[in-house]
Amino acid sequence: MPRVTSADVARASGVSRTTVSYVLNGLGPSDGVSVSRETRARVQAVAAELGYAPSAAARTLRRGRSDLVVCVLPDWPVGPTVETMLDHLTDALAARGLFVLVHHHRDSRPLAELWRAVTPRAAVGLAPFAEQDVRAMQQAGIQVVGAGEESRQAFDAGQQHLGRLQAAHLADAGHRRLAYATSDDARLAGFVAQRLAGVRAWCAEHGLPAPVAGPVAADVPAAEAVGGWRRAGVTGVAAYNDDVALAVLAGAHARGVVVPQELAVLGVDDVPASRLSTPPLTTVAQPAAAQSEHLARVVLAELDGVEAPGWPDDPVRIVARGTV
Amino acid sequence: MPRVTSADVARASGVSRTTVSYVLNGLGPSDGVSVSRETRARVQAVAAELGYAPSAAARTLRRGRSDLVVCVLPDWPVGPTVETMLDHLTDALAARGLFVLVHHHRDSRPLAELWRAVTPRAAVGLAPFAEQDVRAMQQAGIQVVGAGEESRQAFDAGQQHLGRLQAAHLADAGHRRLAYATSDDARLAGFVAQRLAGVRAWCAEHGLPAPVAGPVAADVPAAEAVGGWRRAGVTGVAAYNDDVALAVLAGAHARGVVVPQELAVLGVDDVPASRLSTPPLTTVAQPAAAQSEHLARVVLAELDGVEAPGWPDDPVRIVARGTV
DNA sequence: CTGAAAGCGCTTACAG
DNA sequence: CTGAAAGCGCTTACAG
Repeated sequence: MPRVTSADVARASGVSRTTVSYVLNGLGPSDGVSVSRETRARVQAVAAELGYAPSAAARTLRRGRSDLVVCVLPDWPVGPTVETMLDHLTDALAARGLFVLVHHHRDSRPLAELWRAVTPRAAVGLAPFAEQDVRAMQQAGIQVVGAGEESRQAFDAGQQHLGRLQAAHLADAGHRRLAYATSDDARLAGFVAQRLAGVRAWCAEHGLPAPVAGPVAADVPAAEAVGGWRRAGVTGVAAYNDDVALAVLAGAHARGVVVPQELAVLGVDDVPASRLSTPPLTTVAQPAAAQSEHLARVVLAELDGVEAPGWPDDPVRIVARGTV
Repeated sequence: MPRVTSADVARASGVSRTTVSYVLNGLGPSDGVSVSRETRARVQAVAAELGYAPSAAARTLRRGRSDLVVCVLPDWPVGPTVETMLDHLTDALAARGLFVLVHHHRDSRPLAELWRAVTPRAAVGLAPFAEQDVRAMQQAGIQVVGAGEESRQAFDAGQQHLGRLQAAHLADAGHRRLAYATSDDARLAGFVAQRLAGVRAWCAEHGLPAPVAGPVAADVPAAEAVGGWRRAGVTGVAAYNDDVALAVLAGAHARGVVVPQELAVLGVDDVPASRLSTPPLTTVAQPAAAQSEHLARVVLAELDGVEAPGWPDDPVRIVARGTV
């Protein structure tokens, strides 16, 4: 079954390929094009009947640019916040005629080969790209979003802010000796480092002793870690995320440590399960809607060659429940 | 900055575009092509120096097919199992020179427009495609995977099997009056219906009374639902997934109902948090590795026009912990 | 061992 | 209002 082309549609409807192109792309008088109502209708009917689908490759080649935006995800467990951001970005860019496609990048294959298979208008990196990849993409005429030193710094600052907020909230509740419960997933190391740096910085700036940091597995009650912290005089634990916080909570229960009287615990993410624990988990909510709108604005601004908007003030907030 | 083309590389290295193409695509004697070692090296060096990136659009247009596989996800919360499957699929197809790109489909935009932006070799649907979309894709020469009545049935059977397994395990533990706790997320309705049908079928076939079904929110202890079930004489609850099961567990705690003596609870997924509850949650593990390998085999078989392998026997299993 | 040329399917100035 | 033609950048028979 040979492919149906615009020439087939032209032939079957008795017009030129020019006219077919005009009609199917909806060009009208405002574009200096006028095609009669009947012709328009006939071409559309014939195209539908033949099941004509234009060749994306030919259109892209001719236009010199595609309507694709590739979003490159790093090899870490993305979680619900990022999924929401992607959904939102998909909608926001669809309004501009752009399609979002997500690539789950695996180190098994160099990113460079992606451009051999697809010519996107832009590439959005949810984690920073390697410098040489950025150069290669730009060489290929691909707009790279989220790669500059500036984006990097904004990203790091956002992560650190999370840590600062946690430290401040624990200190407000009277805790001076803090622990930071990190994830034991190596792929998250970059995030962990920034958030922990935020906790450290806040403690240093406000005269608290440096926090004790240690990894906690999300699928085992963290009884050992809790024991260690208690012996070190820790009374408040900031966890990398809610999953880790819930493991700390389970560890405290296992040891008979009373939360929050003997140990305060603070998560990040506000996952559904954070409301189910006893006591329910106090956590930091990342407002996915606000963040994804911002991401969409940044991407559109870069595509338009306009200066990107600054990060909105203080988009995260504490959800106080029972553990701090 | 104009785009660097293969003609530029040819000129700068003193050969024809033919040779550039041969070298850059790694054609050798086995393809009836022989280019001297030096020429090869020179072309490669020049290409690298100029930052040459071939045009995916031109290559696709010329070849008549691309190296892209688009994976269309429905608009539901995919969860960790699907993410693992995608990662695995990405690796498996990469070994064949294929790139996997994921599209988070939103109803805001017809799927048909996707083919205007990208020409994939194949489209893989994680949820069934609409019939007209399937026809349109096939018209456009796109191989559609996971759309046939056969795939559909295999998919449904897999979901029903989950429900049957849950019912059988609860019955083995002596429970006769069962409840099914569904998710309150409307987007999951299709899955819920199949799994519940599995529970119902098993009960009917084994002489148990029909299960009581009701929605449970994942972010609130399901105290109400637990109360209702107790009054109805229910002693065993099969939950749609672990998130729902944990909400049921929290509801039981809130009411002072002892698990598993007074109420047994059984989840699906084996998420990390399922080991943290008291008692730890008994659940059904979906071996993501096995399932994703199977998905990859199905996709490759369809691309090769070979008959797809059958679903492996019984890939799911009960992880017995403390709640049944 | 290498090169000139055709052609993939589209869009879009340009000429009628 | 409509059509003939050029050209996007590649790959690949084909001729030397």
